[in-house]
Amino acid sequence: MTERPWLDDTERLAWVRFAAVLELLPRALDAQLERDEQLTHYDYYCLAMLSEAPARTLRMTVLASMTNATLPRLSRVMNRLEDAGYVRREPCASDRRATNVVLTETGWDKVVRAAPGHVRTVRKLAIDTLTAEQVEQLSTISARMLTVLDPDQKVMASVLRPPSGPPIAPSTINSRAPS
Amino acid sequence: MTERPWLDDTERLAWVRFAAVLELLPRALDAQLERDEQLTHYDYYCLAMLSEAPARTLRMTVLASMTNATLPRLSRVMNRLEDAGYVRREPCASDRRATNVVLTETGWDKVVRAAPGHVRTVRKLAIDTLTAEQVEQLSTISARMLTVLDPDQKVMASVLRPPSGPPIAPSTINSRAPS
DNA sequence: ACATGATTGTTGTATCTACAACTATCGGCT
DNA sequence: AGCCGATAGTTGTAGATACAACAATCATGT
Repeated sequence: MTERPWLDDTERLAWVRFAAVLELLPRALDAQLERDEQLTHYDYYCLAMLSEAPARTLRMTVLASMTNATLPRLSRVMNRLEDAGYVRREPCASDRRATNVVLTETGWDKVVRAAPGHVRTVRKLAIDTLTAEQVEQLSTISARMLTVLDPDQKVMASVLRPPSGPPIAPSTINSRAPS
Repeated sequence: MTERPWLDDTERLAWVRFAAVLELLPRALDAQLERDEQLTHYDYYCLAMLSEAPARTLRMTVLASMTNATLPRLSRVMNRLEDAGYVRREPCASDRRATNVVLTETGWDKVVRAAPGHVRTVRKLAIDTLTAEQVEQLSTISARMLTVLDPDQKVMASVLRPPSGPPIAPSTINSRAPS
């Protein structure tokens, strides 16, 4: 197995640019949400996932998978969001080890209010800088990387959800406007 | 100005995938470097930049720009790297406000030792999951996003450096193997 | 020369995350 | 029934980053 050790000029340029995006984009997303809504991007993402889930409820483990985070991290984030009144923990009847997290009405309102500004930011910093063709390319490229980063395809579970009925959430990752 | 508020299905899918990469890839890069070399990815990136700089020396402000970080962050990182013996701070003669950071011999050796494993990881998680064409696309897409994320194009300064002579560094972002 | 605003870098403080250790529950097996 | 490895979630502890406040120096204009 001959393995190319270094990056050629093309690869090097691509990586330097991409590494810069990796550094700057998450910070920019956090900055907007913390400034305007006192939420981290991760907080928002959790609330958005809950807002789209059946009964606005998800198990801790499932939510952790969907958001690509560890359980300890999610646990502390939920502590904060629970203190803020955005979510509520409920013991799971069928499995007493498990905990269900439910989005409260206050939490729903929060997501509804935060979504437009966040989507504007996502558009400004990412989507709208690209042509339609480049958006497709980014989608494909990300999917390729996820085959290694996320071998179990846990992320896709949240996308390939059956097109179930309401509630339709006004999250970033929802394509349909709340009417 | 009519502004599209939400993301359509294509955009939504692209964003969910890309957001997952944004979450997972930096963590994976950190994990490898911390496990094998007791360095964060940001530590490594700083050392790599220094290893390629003339006289292996850079001013704090310049290094902060090149690494897309704030000065406070860089300051603390340099404290750590200085304690570890990888860099040395020197007052700048021409501007007494400024501080030059110099890569020590120990630091150089560290980068040389860490580079192969890191490059392997970058290849495994990113570059080698893509076709040559997709690498080009990622490069272009990242450049587009950087027009907004980094309007002053500070990052490019580190790439468009004149093809000066040695020292050639074994950093991730260098295409030529150290011979 | 001097005053003033800008630039360079460090540090106090609060927050967030990771890793590991721990508790509680589940599920299969004998 | 009882044991035991695996799973769900929380928390102790340490480390890293952001923001703001600060000290020191520069550079410009009068």
